[in-house]
Amino acid sequence: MAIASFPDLFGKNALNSRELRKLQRLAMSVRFRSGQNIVREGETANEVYGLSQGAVRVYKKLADGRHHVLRFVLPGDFLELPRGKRHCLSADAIGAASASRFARSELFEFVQASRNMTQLIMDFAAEQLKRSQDQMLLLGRGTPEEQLAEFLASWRKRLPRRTDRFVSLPMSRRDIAAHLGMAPETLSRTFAKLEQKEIIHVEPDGVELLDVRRNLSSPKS
Amino acid sequence: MAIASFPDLFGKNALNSRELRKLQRLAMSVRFRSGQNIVREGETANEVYGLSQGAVRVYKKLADGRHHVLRFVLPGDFLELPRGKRHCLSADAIGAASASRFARSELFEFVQASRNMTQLIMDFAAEQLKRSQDQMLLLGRGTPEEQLAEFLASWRKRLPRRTDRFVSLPMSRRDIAAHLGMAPETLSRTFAKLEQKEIIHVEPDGVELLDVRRNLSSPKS
DNA sequence: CGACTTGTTGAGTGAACTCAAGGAGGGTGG
DNA sequence: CCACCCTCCTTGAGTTCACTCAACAAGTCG
Repeated sequence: MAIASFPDLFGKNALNSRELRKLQRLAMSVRFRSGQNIVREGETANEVYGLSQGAVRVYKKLADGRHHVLRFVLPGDFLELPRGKRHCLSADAIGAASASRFARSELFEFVQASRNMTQLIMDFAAEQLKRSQDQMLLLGRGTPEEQLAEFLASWRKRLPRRTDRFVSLPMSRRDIAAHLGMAPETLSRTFAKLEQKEIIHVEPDGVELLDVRRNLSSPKS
Repeated sequence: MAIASFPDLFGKNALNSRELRKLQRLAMSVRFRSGQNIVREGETANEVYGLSQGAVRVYKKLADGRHHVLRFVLPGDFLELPRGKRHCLSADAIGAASASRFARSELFEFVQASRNMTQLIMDFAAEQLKRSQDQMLLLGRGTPEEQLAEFLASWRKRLPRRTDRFVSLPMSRRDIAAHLGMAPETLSRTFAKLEQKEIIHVEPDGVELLDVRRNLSSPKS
Protein backbone atom coordinates (compact mmCIF):
# COMPACT_ATOMS: atom_id res chain seq x y z
CA MET A 1 0.00 0.00 0.00
CA ALA A 2 1.16 3.53 -0.70
CA ILE A 3 2.09 5.49 2.38
CA ALA A 4 0.22 8.73 2.97
CA SER A 5 2.31 11.77 2.10
CA PHE A 6 2.08 15.22 3.61
CA PRO A 7 0.30 16.82 0.61
CA ASP A 8 -2.41 14.14 0.76
CA LEU A 9 -2.89 14.55 4.50
CA PHE A 10 -2.76 18.32 4.50
CA GLY A 11 -4.86 18.98 1.43
CA LYS A 12 -7.17 15.97 1.50
CA ASN A 13 -10.48 17.81 1.72
CA ALA A 14 -9.85 21.39 0.74
CA LEU A 15 -7.76 21.11 -2.42
CA ASN A 16 -8.99 19.91 -5.81
CA SER A 17 -7.02 17.25 -7.63
CA ARG A 18 -5.12 19.74 -9.77
CA GLU A 19 -4.02 21.71 -6.72
CA LEU A 20 -3.12 18.52 -4.92
CA ARG A 21 -0.92 17.38 -7.80
CA LYS A 22 0.74 20.76 -7.88
CA LEU A 23 1.48 20.55 -4.15
CA GLN A 24 2.90 17.06 -4.64
CA ARG A 25 5.12 18.29 -7.45
CA LEU A 26 6.53 20.99 -5.21
CA ALA A 27 7.25 18.50 -2.43
CA MET A 28 10.57 16.70 -2.01
CA SER A 29 10.33 13.64 0.22
CA VAL A 30 12.98 13.43 2.95
CA ARG A 31 13.59 11.02 5.83
CA PHE A 32 15.02 11.65 9.27
CA ARG A 33 16.58 9.34 11.80
CA SER A 34 15.46 9.25 15.40
CA GLY A 35 16.52 12.43 17.16
CA GLN A 36 17.81 14.06 14.00
CA ASN A 37 17.59 17.82 13.79
CA ILE A 38 15.33 19.15 11.03
CA VAL A 39 15.39 22.92 11.38
CA ARG A 40 17.27 25.20 13.74
CA GLU A 41 16.07 28.53 15.07
CA GLY A 42 17.77 31.50 13.49
CA GLU A 43 18.96 29.72 10.35
CA THR A 44 17.90 30.95 6.95
CA ALA A 45 14.54 29.44 6.07
CA ASN A 46 14.86 28.55 2.40
CA GLU A 47 12.81 25.43 2.96
CA VAL A 48 9.59 24.53 4.73
CA TYR A 49 8.63 21.09 6.02
CA GLY A 50 5.33 19.25 6.29
CA LEU A 51 5.33 15.99 8.23
CA SER A 52 4.32 12.75 6.47
CA GLN A 53 5.15 10.07 9.03
CA GLY A 54 6.36 9.92 12.60
CA ALA A 55 6.38 12.72 15.13
CA VAL A 56 8.46 15.85 15.63
CA ARG A 57 9.18 18.07 18.60
CA VAL A 58 9.26 21.78 17.95
CA TYR A 59 11.04 23.95 20.50
CA LYS A 60 12.70 27.23 21.34
CA LYS A 61 15.87 27.76 23.34
CA LEU A 62 16.94 30.37 25.81
CA ALA A 63 20.51 31.68 25.70
CA ASP A 64 21.70 29.42 28.52
CA GLY A 65 20.35 26.18 27.07
CA ARG A 66 16.99 25.93 28.81
CA HIS A 67 14.47 24.95 26.18
CA HIS A 68 10.71 24.71 25.90
CA VAL A 69 8.85 22.32 23.60
CA LEU A 70 6.16 24.43 21.93
CA ARG A 71 4.26 21.50 20.43
CA PHE A 72 4.49 18.03 18.99
CA VAL A 73 3.90 17.74 15.26
CA LEU A 74 1.89 14.88 13.74
CA PRO A 75 1.57 13.81 10.07
CA GLY A 76 -0.36 16.36 8.02
CA ASP A 77 0.98 19.39 9.92
CA PHE A 78 3.55 21.93 8.86
CA LEU A 79 6.45 22.35 11.27
CA GLU A 80 6.03 26.10 11.04
CA LEU A 81 4.29 28.69 8.91
CA PRO A 82 5.91 29.29 5.50
CA ARG A 83 6.75 32.93 6.29
CA GLY A 84 9.76 34.85 7.40
CA LYS A 85 13.31 34.65 6.13
CA ARG A 86 14.56 32.80 9.19
CA HIS A 87 13.31 29.83 11.15
CA CYS A 88 11.87 31.08 14.40
CA LEU A 89 12.00 27.67 16.08
CA SER A 90 13.94 24.40 16.08
CA ALA A 91 12.65 20.92 15.32
CA ASP A 92 13.90 17.36 15.87
CA ALA A 93 12.48 14.04 14.73
CA ILE A 94 11.09 11.82 17.51
CA GLY A 95 11.83 8.34 16.26
CA ALA A 96 12.18 7.83 12.51
CA ALA A 97 10.17 10.34 10.47
CA SER A 98 9.55 11.35 6.91
CA ALA A 99 8.52 14.75 5.64
CA SER A 100 7.86 16.78 2.53
CA ARG A 101 10.31 19.56 1.94
CA PHE A 102 9.21 22.64 0.00
CA ALA A 103 11.20 25.52 -1.33
CA ARG A 104 9.77 28.39 0.68
CA SER A 105 9.51 30.73 -2.29
CA GLU A 106 7.76 28.14 -4.46
CA LEU A 107 5.28 27.26 -1.73
CA PHE A 108 4.67 30.92 -1.02
CA GLU A 109 3.88 31.57 -4.69
CA PHE A 110 1.51 28.64 -4.77
CA VAL A 111 -0.27 29.90 -1.67
CA GLN A 112 -0.65 33.27 -3.35
CA ALA A 113 -1.99 31.69 -6.51
CA SER A 114 -4.47 29.27 -4.98
CA ARG A 115 -7.43 30.50 -2.97
CA ASN A 116 -7.95 27.05 -1.43
CA MET A 117 -4.33 26.87 -0.41
CA THR A 118 -4.52 30.32 1.17
CA GLN A 119 -7.55 29.19 3.09
CA LEU A 120 -5.79 26.05 4.27
CA ILE A 121 -2.80 27.98 5.52
CA MET A 122 -5.06 30.45 7.30
CA ASP A 123 -6.92 27.59 8.94
CA PHE A 124 -3.64 26.06 9.99
CA ALA A 125 -2.41 29.34 11.45
CA ALA A 126 -5.68 29.92 13.30
CA GLU A 127 -5.60 26.40 14.70
CA GLN A 128 -2.02 26.84 15.90
CA LEU A 129 -2.91 30.14 17.51
CA LYS A 130 -5.88 28.66 19.32
CA ARG A 131 -3.76 25.78 20.60
CA SER A 132 -1.09 28.21 21.75
CA GLN A 133 -3.64 30.18 23.70
CA ASP A 134 -4.96 27.11 25.46
CA GLN A 135 -1.40 26.13 26.21
CA MET A 136 -0.62 29.55 27.68
CA LEU A 137 -3.66 29.35 29.93
CA LEU A 138 -2.40 26.04 31.26
CA LEU A 139 1.24 27.04 31.55
CA GLY A 140 0.28 30.13 33.47
CA ARG A 141 -2.48 28.86 35.67
CA GLY A 142 -2.59 25.07 35.74
CA THR A 143 -1.31 22.71 38.41
CA PRO A 144 0.98 19.92 37.18
CA GLU A 145 -1.91 17.45 37.44
CA GLU A 146 -4.21 19.64 35.36
CA GLN A 147 -1.50 20.27 32.82
CA LEU A 148 -0.71 16.60 32.34
CA ALA A 149 -4.36 15.53 32.24
CA GLU A 150 -5.16 18.23 29.71
CA PHE A 151 -2.11 17.36 27.65
CA LEU A 152 -3.09 13.70 27.51
CA ALA A 153 -6.69 14.54 26.61
CA SER A 154 -5.72 16.93 23.83
CA TRP A 155 -3.01 14.63 22.51
CA ARG A 156 -5.55 11.83 22.31
CA LYS A 157 -7.86 14.03 20.24
CA ARG A 158 -5.10 14.57 17.70
CA LEU A 159 -4.24 10.90 17.24
CA PRO A 160 -5.89 9.13 14.31
CA ARG A 161 -7.26 6.14 16.27
CA ARG A 162 -9.09 7.89 19.06
CA THR A 163 -11.66 5.22 19.75
CA ASP A 164 -9.12 3.38 21.79
CA ARG A 165 -8.59 4.37 25.40
CA PHE A 166 -4.90 3.66 24.95
CA VAL A 167 -2.94 6.76 24.05
CA SER A 168 0.44 6.28 22.44
CA LEU A 169 3.20 8.59 23.68
CA PRO A 170 6.14 8.40 21.29
CA MET A 171 8.00 11.27 22.93
CA SER A 172 10.19 10.98 26.02
CA ARG A 173 9.25 12.11 29.50
CA ARG A 174 11.84 14.83 29.16
CA ASP A 175 10.06 16.17 26.09
CA ILE A 176 6.68 16.19 27.81
CA ALA A 177 8.21 17.90 30.84
CA ALA A 178 9.81 20.50 28.58
CA HIS A 179 6.42 21.02 26.95
CA LEU A 180 4.57 21.52 30.23
CA GLY A 181 7.25 23.67 31.81
CA MET A 182 8.17 21.37 34.67
CA ALA A 183 11.14 19.26 35.76
CA PRO A 184 11.18 15.64 34.52
CA GLU A 185 11.05 14.48 38.14
CA THR A 186 7.88 16.46 38.74
CA LEU A 187 6.32 14.99 35.62
CA SER A 188 7.18 11.50 36.74
CA ARG A 189 5.57 12.11 40.13
CA THR A 190 2.54 13.59 38.41
CA PHE A 191 2.12 10.48 36.26
CA ALA A 192 2.27 8.45 39.47
CA LYS A 193 -0.38 10.65 41.12
CA LEU A 194 -2.78 10.35 38.21
CA GLU A 195 -2.28 6.61 38.18
CA GLN A 196 -2.90 6.44 41.93
CA LYS A 197 -6.14 8.36 41.47
CA GLU A 198 -7.11 5.86 38.78
CA ILE A 199 -7.36 8.58 36.16
CA ILE A 200 -4.78 6.93 33.92
CA HIS A 201 -2.93 3.65 33.72
CA VAL A 202 0.71 3.93 32.70
CA GLU A 203 1.86 1.40 30.11
CA PRO A 204 4.97 1.03 27.97
CA ASP A 205 5.07 3.80 25.34
CA GLY A 206 1.75 5.27 26.40
CA VAL A 207 -1.09 5.44 28.88
CA GLU A 208 -4.62 4.18 29.13
CA LEU A 209 -7.08 6.96 29.91
CA LEU A 210 -9.56 5.85 32.55
CA ASP A 211 -11.21 9.12 33.54
CA VAL A 212 -9.40 12.21 32.33
CA ARG A 213 -12.36 14.50 32.65
CA ARG A 214 -12.57 14.18 36.39
CA ASN A 215 -9.31 16.01 36.91
CA LEU A 216 -9.99 18.97 34.68
CA SER A 217 -12.53 20.94 36.65
CA SER A 218 -10.97 21.85 39.98
CA PRO A 219 -7.36 22.59 40.86
CA LYS A 220 -6.87 20.20 43.77
CA SER A 221 -9.24 17.47 44.81
CA MET B 1 -7.29 66.95 14.54
CA ALA B 2 -9.02 63.79 13.43
CA ILE B 3 -8.37 60.80 15.70
CA ALA B 4 -6.81 57.74 14.07
CA SER B 5 -9.33 54.97 13.55
CA PHE B 6 -8.65 51.25 13.45
CA PRO B 7 -8.93 50.90 9.65
CA ASP B 8 -6.32 53.64 9.17
CA LEU B 9 -3.94 52.09 11.68
CA PHE B 10 -4.41 48.53 10.52
CA GLY B 11 -4.36 49.10 6.79
CA LYS B 12 -2.12 52.13 6.58
CA ASN B 13 0.60 50.67 4.40
CA ALA B 14 -0.81 47.57 2.80
CA LEU B 15 -4.23 48.66 1.54
CA ASN B 16 -4.88 50.99 -1.38
CA SER B 17 -7.24 53.90 -0.86
CA ARG B 18 -10.24 52.07 -2.32
CA GLU B 19 -9.72 49.13 0.01
CA LEU B 20 -9.19 51.44 2.94
CA ARG B 21 -12.48 53.24 2.25
CA LYS B 22 -14.23 49.90 1.96
CA LEU B 23 -12.84 48.84 5.34
CA GLN B 24 -13.93 52.13 6.85
CA ARG B 25 -17.44 51.68 5.47
CA LEU B 26 -17.67 48.27 7.10
CA ALA B 27 -16.54 49.62 10.47
CA MET B 28 -18.91 50.84 13.15
CA SER B 29 -17.23 53.01 15.75
CA VAL B 30 -17.96 52.06 19.38
CA ARG B 31 -16.69 53.34 22.72
CA PHE B 32 -16.09 51.48 25.97
CA ARG B 33 -15.83 52.67 29.52
CA SER B 34 -12.95 51.70 31.76
CA GLY B 35 -13.19 48.04 32.66
CA GLN B 36 -16.13 47.39 30.36
CA ASN B 37 -16.43 43.95 28.86
CA ILE B 38 -16.14 43.81 25.05
CA VAL B 39 -16.37 40.15 24.13
CA ARG B 40 -16.92 37.06 26.22
CA GLU B 41 -15.51 33.62 25.54
CA GLY B 42 -18.09 31.17 24.26
CA GLU B 43 -20.59 33.73 23.03
CA THR B 44 -21.63 33.80 19.39
CA ALA B 45 -19.15 35.84 17.41
CA ASN B 46 -21.31 37.86 15.02
CA GLU B 47 -18.98 40.80 15.38
CA VAL B 48 -15.24 41.39 15.32
CA TYR B 49 -13.40 44.30 16.92
CA GLY B 50 -10.32 46.27 15.97
CA LEU B 51 -8.96 48.71 18.54
CA SER B 52 -8.75 52.42 17.68
CA GLN B 53 -7.82 54.02 21.00
CA GLY B 54 -6.88 52.89 24.48
CA ALA B 55 -5.81 49.42 25.55
CA VAL B 56 -7.58 46.11 26.03
CA ARG B 57 -6.79 42.97 28.00
CA VAL B 58 -7.60 39.69 26.32
CA TYR B 59 -7.92 36.65 28.57
CA LYS B 60 -9.18 33.13 29.04
CA LYS B 61 -10.82 31.69 32.12
CA LEU B 62 -10.65 28.31 33.80
CA ALA B 63 -13.82 26.79 35.19
CA ASP B 64 -13.10 27.88 38.77
CA GLY B 65 -12.44 31.53 37.96
CA ARG B 66 -8.67 31.53 37.59
CA HIS B 67 -7.87 33.54 34.50
CA HIS B 68 -4.85 34.21 32.35
CA VAL B 69 -4.28 37.38 30.32
CA LEU B 70 -3.12 36.22 26.90
CA ARG B 71 -2.05 39.63 25.66
CA PHE B 72 -2.68 43.36 25.79
CA VAL B 73 -4.16 44.91 22.68
CA LEU B 74 -3.03 48.28 21.35
CA PRO B 75 -4.61 50.51 18.67
CA GLY B 76 -4.35 48.98 15.21
CA ASP B 77 -4.74 45.38 16.41
CA PHE B 78 -7.70 43.08 16.14
CA LEU B 79 -8.88 41.60 19.42
CA GLU B 80 -9.03 38.19 17.79
CA LEU B 81 -8.97 36.63 14.36
CA PRO B 82 -12.21 37.01 12.37
CA ARG B 83 -12.83 33.26 12.26
CA GLY B 84 -14.99 30.81 14.14
CA LYS B 85 -18.61 31.05 15.10
CA ARG B 86 -17.83 31.68 18.75
CA HIS B 87 -15.44 33.93 20.58
CA CYS B 88 -12.60 31.85 21.94
CA LEU B 89 -11.48 34.49 24.42
CA SER B 90 -12.78 37.37 26.53
CA ALA B 91 -11.76 41.02 26.38
CA ASP B 92 -12.17 44.07 28.63
CA ALA B 93 -11.27 47.70 28.07
CA ILE B 94 -8.38 49.02 30.20
CA GLY B 95 -9.35 52.61 30.78
CA ALA B 96 -11.60 54.28 28.21
CA ALA B 97 -11.27 52.79 24.75
CA SER B 98 -12.76 53.06 21.30
CA ALA B 99 -12.90 50.38 18.66
CA SER B 100 -14.22 49.57 15.21
CA ARG B 101 -16.87 46.89 15.15
CA PHE B 102 -17.29 44.74 12.05
CA ALA B 103 -19.95 42.26 11.15
CA ARG B 104 -17.95 39.06 11.01
CA SER B 105 -19.56 37.85 7.79
CA GLU B 106 -19.00 41.17 6.01
CA LEU B 107 -15.38 41.36 7.09
CA PHE B 108 -14.85 37.73 6.11
CA GLU B 109 -16.20 38.41 2.63
CA PHE B 110 -13.98 41.43 2.26
CA VAL B 111 -10.95 39.41 3.30
CA GLN B 112 -11.88 36.82 0.68
CA ALA B 113 -12.30 39.48 -1.98
CA SER B 114 -9.14 41.49 -1.33
CA ARG B 115 -5.70 40.00 -1.75
CA ASN B 116 -4.10 42.77 0.27
CA MET B 117 -6.57 42.24 3.07
CA THR B 118 -5.90 38.50 3.07
CA GLN B 119 -2.21 39.25 3.31
CA LEU B 120 -2.75 41.65 6.21
CA ILE B 121 -4.78 39.11 8.15
CA MET B 122 -2.17 36.43 7.52
CA ASP B 123 0.55 38.78 8.72
CA PHE B 124 -1.47 39.55 11.80
CA ALA B 125 -2.06 35.85 12.54
CA ALA B 126 1.62 35.04 12.02
CA GLU B 127 2.66 37.89 14.30
CA GLN B 128 0.26 36.73 17.02
CA LEU B 129 1.54 33.18 16.71
CA LYS B 130 5.13 34.29 17.00
CA ARG B 131 4.34 36.35 20.08
CA SER B 132 2.48 33.43 21.61
CA GLN B 133 5.47 31.18 21.11
CA ASP B 134 7.82 33.64 22.77
CA GLN B 135 5.32 33.98 25.59
CA MET B 136 5.14 30.20 26.05
CA LEU B 137 8.91 29.96 26.23
CA LEU B 138 8.90 32.52 29.00
CA LEU B 139 5.92 31.13 30.88
CA GLY B 140 7.45 27.69 30.87
CA ARG B 141 11.08 28.44 31.50
CA GLY B 142 11.57 31.97 32.72
CA THR B 143 12.17 33.22 36.26
CA PRO B 144 9.87 36.00 37.46
CA GLU B 145 12.64 38.54 36.87
CA GLU B 146 13.23 37.39 33.33
CA GLN B 147 9.54 37.34 32.60
CA LEU B 148 8.97 40.88 33.84
CA ALA B 149 12.08 42.28 32.14
CA GLU B 150 11.13 40.62 28.87
CA PHE B 151 7.55 41.82 29.19
CA LEU B 152 8.66 45.40 29.74
CA ALA B 153 11.09 45.25 26.84
CA SER B 154 8.55 43.82 24.42
CA TRP B 155 5.80 46.15 25.60
CA ARG B 156 8.11 49.08 24.99
CA LYS B 157 8.72 47.91 21.43
CA ARG B 158 5.01 47.96 20.76
CA LEU B 159 4.39 51.47 22.05
CA PRO B 160 4.34 54.28 19.48
CA ARG B 161 6.86 56.56 21.24
CA ARG B 162 9.71 54.19 21.85
CA THR B 163 12.48 56.75 21.86
CA ASP B 164 11.63 57.56 25.43
CA ARG B 165 13.03 55.41 28.19
CA PHE B 166 9.78 55.85 30.05
CA VAL B 167 7.36 53.02 29.40
CA SER B 168 3.71 53.66 30.10
CA LEU B 169 1.84 50.82 31.81
CA PRO B 170 -1.89 51.50 31.60
CA MET B 171 -2.83 48.08 32.94
CA SER B 172 -2.99 47.14 36.62
CA ARG B 173 -0.43 45.04 38.45
CA ARG B 174 -3.06 42.33 38.70
CA ASP B 175 -3.34 42.25 34.90
CA ILE B 176 0.41 42.01 34.43
CA ALA B 177 0.59 39.27 37.05
CA ALA B 178 -2.22 37.38 35.32
CA HIS B 179 -0.31 37.77 32.06
CA LEU B 180 2.95 36.42 33.46
CA GLY B 181 1.35 33.61 35.41
CA MET B 182 2.34 34.77 38.88
CA ALA B 183 0.66 36.11 42.01
CA PRO B 184 0.30 39.92 42.28
CA GLU B 185 2.48 39.84 45.39
CA THR B 186 5.27 38.10 43.50
CA LEU B 187 5.02 40.64 40.69
CA SER B 188 5.26 43.49 43.17
CA ARG B 189 8.36 41.97 44.73
CA THR B 190 9.85 41.43 41.28
CA PHE B 191 9.34 45.10 40.40
CA ALA B 192 11.14 45.93 43.62
CA LYS B 193 14.03 43.59 42.77
CA LEU B 194 14.50 45.06 39.30
CA GLU B 195 14.44 48.54 40.78
CA GLN B 196 16.97 47.54 43.41
CA LYS B 197 19.25 46.18 40.69
CA GLU B 198 18.86 49.50 38.88
CA ILE B 199 17.39 47.83 35.84
CA ILE B 200 14.20 49.85 36.02
CA HIS B 201 12.85 52.82 37.91
CA VAL B 202 9.23 52.54 39.02
CA GLU B 203 7.12 55.63 38.42
CA PRO B 204 3.38 56.37 38.57
CA ASP B 205 1.63 54.60 35.67
CA GLY B 206 4.82 53.22 34.23
CA VAL B 207 8.52 52.51 34.58
CA GLU B 208 11.72 53.96 33.27
CA LEU B 209 13.94 51.35 31.66
CA LEU B 210 17.53 51.79 32.72
CA ASP B 211 19.12 48.57 31.53
CA VAL B 212 16.64 45.86 30.60
CA ARG B 213 19.06 43.88 28.49
CA ARG B 214 21.27 42.99 31.40
CA ASN B 215 18.68 40.78 32.96
CA LEU B 216 17.79 38.79 29.89
CA SER B 217 20.82 36.58 29.43
CA SER B 218 21.22 34.47 32.54
CA PRO B 219 18.59 33.11 34.96
CA LYS B 220 20.01 34.37 38.26
CA SER B 221 22.83 36.83 38.69
C1' DC C 1 -15.23 62.54 54.55
C1' DG C 2 -15.65 57.57 54.41
C1' DA C 3 -15.69 53.24 51.67
C1' DC C 4 -13.46 50.78 48.40
C1' DT C 5 -9.85 49.46 45.35
C1' DT C 6 -4.98 48.85 44.40
C1' DG C 7 -0.32 48.09 45.55
C1' DT C 8 3.21 46.96 48.75
C1' DT C 9 5.37 44.48 52.45
C1' DG C 10 5.86 40.79 56.13
C1' DA C 11 5.50 36.02 57.87
C1' DG C 12 4.93 31.32 57.24
C1' DT C 13 3.81 27.31 54.43
C1' DG C 14 4.01 24.16 50.83
C1' DA C 15 4.92 22.57 46.35
C1' DA C 16 8.19 22.10 42.79
C1' DC C 17 13.00 22.32 42.19
C1' DT C 18 17.78 20.44 42.62
C1' DC C 19 20.86 16.87 43.80
C1' DA C 20 21.55 12.09 44.15
C1' DA C 21 21.02 7.15 43.67
C1' DG C 22 19.18 3.10 41.73
C1' DG C 23 16.67 0.20 38.34
C1' DA C 24 15.12 -0.94 33.73
C1' DG C 25 15.48 -1.27 29.14
C1' DG C 26 18.05 -0.89 24.49
C1' DG C 27 21.93 -0.95 21.72
C1' DT C 28 26.66 -2.30 20.70
C1' DG C 29 30.62 -5.05 20.53
C1' DG C 30 33.27 -8.86 21.99
C1' DC D 1 24.60 -14.87 23.14
C1' DC D 2 26.05 -12.42 26.82
C1' DA D 3 28.42 -8.56 28.98
C1' DC D 4 28.65 -3.96 29.11
C1' DC D 5 27.40 0.76 28.65
C1' DC D 6 24.37 4.30 28.29
C1' DT D 7 20.19 6.65 28.38
C1' DC D 8 15.70 7.04 30.36
C1' DC D 9 12.72 6.91 34.09
C1' DT D 10 11.65 6.72 38.79
C1' DT D 11 12.12 7.54 43.66
C1' DG D 12 14.14 9.76 47.87
C1' DA D 13 15.90 13.76 50.56
C1' DG D 14 16.56 18.39 51.33
C1' DT D 15 16.11 23.22 49.85
C1' DT D 16 14.28 27.14 47.77
C1' DC D 17 11.20 30.19 46.13
C1' DA D 18 6.67 31.50 44.93
C1' DC D 19 2.26 31.11 47.02
C1' DT D 20 -1.23 32.21 50.65
C1' DC D 21 -2.76 34.84 54.41
C1' DA D 22 -2.63 39.17 56.54
C1' DA D 23 -1.96 44.00 57.52
C1' DC D 24 -1.27 48.52 56.00
C1' DA D 25 -0.58 52.66 53.04
C1' DA D 26 -2.18 55.34 49.24
C1' DG D 27 -5.21 56.71 46.01
C1' DT D 28 -9.97 57.12 43.94
C1' DC D 29 -14.71 57.76 43.75
C1' DG D 30 -19.05 58.56 45.34
